[in-house]
Amino acid sequence: MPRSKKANISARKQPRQARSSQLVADILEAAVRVLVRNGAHGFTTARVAEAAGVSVGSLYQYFPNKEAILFRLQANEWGQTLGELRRILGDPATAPPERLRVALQTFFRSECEEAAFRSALEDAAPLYREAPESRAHVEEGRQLMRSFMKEALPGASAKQRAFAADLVGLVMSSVGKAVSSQGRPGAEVDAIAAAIGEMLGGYLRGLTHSSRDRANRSAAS
Amino acid sequence: MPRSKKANISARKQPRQARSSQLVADILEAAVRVLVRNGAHGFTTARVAEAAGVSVGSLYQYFPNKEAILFRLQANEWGQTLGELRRILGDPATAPPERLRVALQTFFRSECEEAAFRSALEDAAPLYREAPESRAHVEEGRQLMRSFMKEALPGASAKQRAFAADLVGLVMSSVGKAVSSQGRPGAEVDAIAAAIGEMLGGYLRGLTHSSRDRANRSAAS
DNA sequence: TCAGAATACGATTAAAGATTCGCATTCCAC
DNA sequence: GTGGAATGCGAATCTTTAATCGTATTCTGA
Repeated sequence: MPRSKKANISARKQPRQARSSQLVADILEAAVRVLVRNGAHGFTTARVAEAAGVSVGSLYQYFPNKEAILFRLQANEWGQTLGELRRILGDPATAPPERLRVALQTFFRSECEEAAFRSALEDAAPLYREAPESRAHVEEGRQLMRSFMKEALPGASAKQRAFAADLVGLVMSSVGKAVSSQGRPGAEVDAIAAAIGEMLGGYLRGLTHSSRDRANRSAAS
Repeated sequence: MPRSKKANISARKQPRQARSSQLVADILEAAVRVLVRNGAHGFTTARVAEAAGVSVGSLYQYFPNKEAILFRLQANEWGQTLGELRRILGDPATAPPERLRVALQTFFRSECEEAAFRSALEDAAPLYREAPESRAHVEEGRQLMRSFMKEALPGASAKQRAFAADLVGLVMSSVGKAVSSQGRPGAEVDAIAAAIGEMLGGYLRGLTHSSRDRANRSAAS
């Protein structure tokens, strides 16, 4: 790493002409292939450029550094996932426990389908994880889960809801990562998702009951 | 990496004299410090040697390559953890659900206490994870959990037990990693461990009941 | 005390890889 | 068409780092 001064992960010129937008798209596609084939360790700018049929110089026109490419891949992935989860968890036509079940199944399936890519991206996480933009993604997910809890645990205190949201988020994401890193076959992943769903559902049900009991007790006294 | 031919991760000369054993010990201690201070990325043989007050050449007398040092750290850590878990999960004087609860609390606490070290070691995992010796550790843990399930789910089929064991192991290890990577404070970790314990306990209880029901039903017919 | 084994050293080698920079080419607004 | 902007190029630069090897030092058993 010569002459490096910690350039911002996202700042650099935007493509204006059609050919350059295409070039950026080519780079991102190639980056996925390189990551899958060569792993996080073998992910080099030279290889990405070559796989994209582009020169390194061109690559650096639109990405300030290697991390920026990885961050971009991760951001795209996360945007997609977050969108799906938002749709599922926010659907008022479905009962909250069912929403959670569907969200888990969808999430685990998508983690598993692109297992090689996801787990390589995860291996590379130390390179982009510290960027504030990346931390913001975590916060987005947390907010989503917290607002879901308002519907799933209407009787609970804000503190309880926050803890439950963090806990469910923690379990989802960490088990999801583990699933992708093991690249398990489809049927088993559904079984895992179902079991985790049962666990989380049971846990939330327990919270609902205990807060209802507490409410009843205080109403009676 | 010049002239490298994928040397075995553990093979190299053993220390015979006192000074060389001390040297190896110094290197391992220093390696922990370097890993914590500089992270997986800044973990270089030169830095480790310097922190240990030793020359690189000496380091390479006892470790075939950088990975071997990391593997050794991970192996030591895992040996310790596995020992504790074996003791807790195998204690016949305690009811299985209680054993699981204690195991979780102990495991999560230890993950959290050395959070910086554990999570840096985890970041470096891509470097040593592929070694067969490392894969063997996973298998050890799996075996432990399976034999625990013989006591926790006596009525269940072997297949059910195997799935339950893998699932519980998956949740424990993945959530454990997440906990260490977030470096949460003590009290919250206990709350998380308790909640996960509740979930897993509830899940296992569900399995017990359904297999008991099934046994009852088939006895009645 | 002495020979040979073990240990320690660290400058040196060999690469690999990130990023730059000057120049060539293409595009677009006028 | 033309001038400047945008784009594209890739050899060259500059670091970092893993790993070695010839030499110096220390130990140990006889």
